[in-house]
Amino acid sequence: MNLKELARHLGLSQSTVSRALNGYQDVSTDTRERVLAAARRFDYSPNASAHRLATGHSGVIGIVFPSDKDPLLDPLFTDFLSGLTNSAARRQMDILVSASLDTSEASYRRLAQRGSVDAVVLSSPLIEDPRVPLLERLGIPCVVHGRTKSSHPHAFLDIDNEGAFRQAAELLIGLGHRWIGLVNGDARQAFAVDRETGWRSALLRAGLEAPDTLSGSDVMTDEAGYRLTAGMLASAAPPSAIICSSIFSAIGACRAIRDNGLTIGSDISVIAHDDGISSIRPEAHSPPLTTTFSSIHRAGERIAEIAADLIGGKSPAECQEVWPVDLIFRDSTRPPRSV
Amino acid sequence: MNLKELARHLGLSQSTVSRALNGYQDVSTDTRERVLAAARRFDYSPNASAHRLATGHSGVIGIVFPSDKDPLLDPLFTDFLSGLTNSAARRQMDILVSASLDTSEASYRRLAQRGSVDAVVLSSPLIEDPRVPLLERLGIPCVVHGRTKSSHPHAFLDIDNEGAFRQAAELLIGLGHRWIGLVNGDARQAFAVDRETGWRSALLRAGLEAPDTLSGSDVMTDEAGYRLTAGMLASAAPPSAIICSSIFSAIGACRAIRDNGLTIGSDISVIAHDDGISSIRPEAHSPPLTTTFSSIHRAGERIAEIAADLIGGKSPAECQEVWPVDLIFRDSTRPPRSV
DNA sequence: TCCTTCTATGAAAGCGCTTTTGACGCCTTG
DNA sequence: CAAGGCGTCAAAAGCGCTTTCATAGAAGGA
Repeated sequence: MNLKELARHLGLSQSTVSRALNGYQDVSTDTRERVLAAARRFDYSPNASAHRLATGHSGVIGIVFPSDKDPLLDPLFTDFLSGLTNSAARRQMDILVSASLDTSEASYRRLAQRGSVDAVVLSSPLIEDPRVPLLERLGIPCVVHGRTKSSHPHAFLDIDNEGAFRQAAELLIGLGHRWIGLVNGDARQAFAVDRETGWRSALLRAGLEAPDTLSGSDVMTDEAGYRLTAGMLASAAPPSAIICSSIFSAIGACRAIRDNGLTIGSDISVIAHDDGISSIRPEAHSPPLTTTFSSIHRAGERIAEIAADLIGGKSPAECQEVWPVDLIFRDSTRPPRSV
Repeated sequence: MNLKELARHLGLSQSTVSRALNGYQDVSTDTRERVLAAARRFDYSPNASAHRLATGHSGVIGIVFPSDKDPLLDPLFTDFLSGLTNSAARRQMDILVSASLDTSEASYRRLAQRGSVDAVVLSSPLIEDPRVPLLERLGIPCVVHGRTKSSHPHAFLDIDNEGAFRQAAELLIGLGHRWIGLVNGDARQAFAVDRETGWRSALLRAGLEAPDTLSGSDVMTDEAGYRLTAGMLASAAPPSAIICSSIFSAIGACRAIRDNGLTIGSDISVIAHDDGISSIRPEAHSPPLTTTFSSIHRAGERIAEIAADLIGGKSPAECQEVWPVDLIFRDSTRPPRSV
């Protein structure tokens, strides 16, 4: 059953049926209802390919990643993706998850040329990310999860990383901590810079030192968290508190702390950033972890909306959001032993 | 840059250019090379929508799931999906992950009507799954991950669940166990039936009893694994060994065992089915778990290939595979205490 | 030399939809 | 009563590709 047949059945022209289905005004209420009833009866919905070709819109939001690291294996990413797809589905849009077999530039070029996506979302932006200007040249709207440090305006949804980590550090300082470590994510990524800035500014503002030995950067995995924390604990002046950039690093950090014969909370305080992924809950940890919290799932949902706005013609400069982050106090933060 | 412009640039007709690009034989080697060179130079690739409309193929494999449970949050599913997308990408196909907002029947109807997918993969099949005949009526090729018990032939890739669980039980029997519990998945699912059959047949063949009290079914989560195991341990005749249908149930089962003051291996043997997901490794467990192993990631990869075969016209009856399952002996299985 | 058979190419007809354009009847208005 | 406006629909021109069919010229056989 296609439009032509449906029109013939109704004794109407294709154009009238099409406009009736698409909610145009210049069709009488009477015929509109007849059309809608027939469409329902015959279980008609328009052919996706034809619709796309005619409108020039693919109805697809793309997300590209290097093929060497599959993000579907990363719970953070899948939680984000889950929000993205659900929200996109509500707007009749699909998500195209594409592994770039060659360079990511070539992948974007191909997507653009083929017209397979209306917009793309860009994850894990670098400080200066070449993908943003590339996509602009290619004419594909793009929304960044996070944000670059570039002056070039682009659509983004970011959380207040700097504020969150400043608050976390301030909480620890308020409890009496003077020597606070940071187990951060990959230093090339924009968010990691912001978090370090927040941490450092709280310490300096309180007249404390923020030496590089107290700040480590690496991927946000259990192993890296363990390694960085173990390194700090083994140093001449181990920290009395540690702030971790992810729940995974925090798990590693906690392991390192325990392996050093120390107790989390009473010996060493721990704060972790929690993206709210469903598989790991910081309140179920023992002891329950104090966290800076922002749901990455909800970010995914919102980013699909922003992408839709962008496709609808909204300018990137109007599509910039920074979400506040909650600081949730639990049992892993206490005053330092010495106080 | 589209086909028309490219053809104009070359002083050729669209049809010739199209045929050159698509590798038809009736175009001279000379022009073919000119065309390919120009396409490369102008970074041309055909518009996806137009191509789809013209060929009638969408180049998309669909996978539908109920919107109430988001499978993207399930590591088993994402690992499968990861294999599926990678393998599909190699064949220039995309995966459409679609949440069915209403009934799954309506979703499939819509996909069919819109022509948005060339084939679908069907996960978690029930014993008699209505989706299989539905898709057949709709004319959408479909490949099942697992298989139904229906006599109706359909394309599938399954693992030898029955054999795997029989072997697992036989291993335990060989070690001297006489009272072996089964912590199974949802009893409505086809694979759970096969696993129970395997477990039961090994016991009966060895002249042992296989009462219902030793076999529990539920979702394959940590919590359910804990509950079922705790129930068995609290019974008048607790098992000396337990076989779990997933690594998640096994984690719960181990917790229950420890909470009962028992030691895994020496007090109670444990075997788990391991789908090889990247986030949880049974060999890193303490003690390392004996497993029946089959990579769900590789199943995903293979299923994309089968879907491609189906689209290419292969008959469903020719597309049926049952993979053997490895039994990997580790430290969680030992002879029972009493022996 | 003429007729047939290939070979390489072009013209054109779709694929199923959207959207522009224009026609027709009816109602208003001066 | 003629001119214009409005509401309702049909016709037709794309969107960018594939594919069938036709055609020109080259090659081959008699």
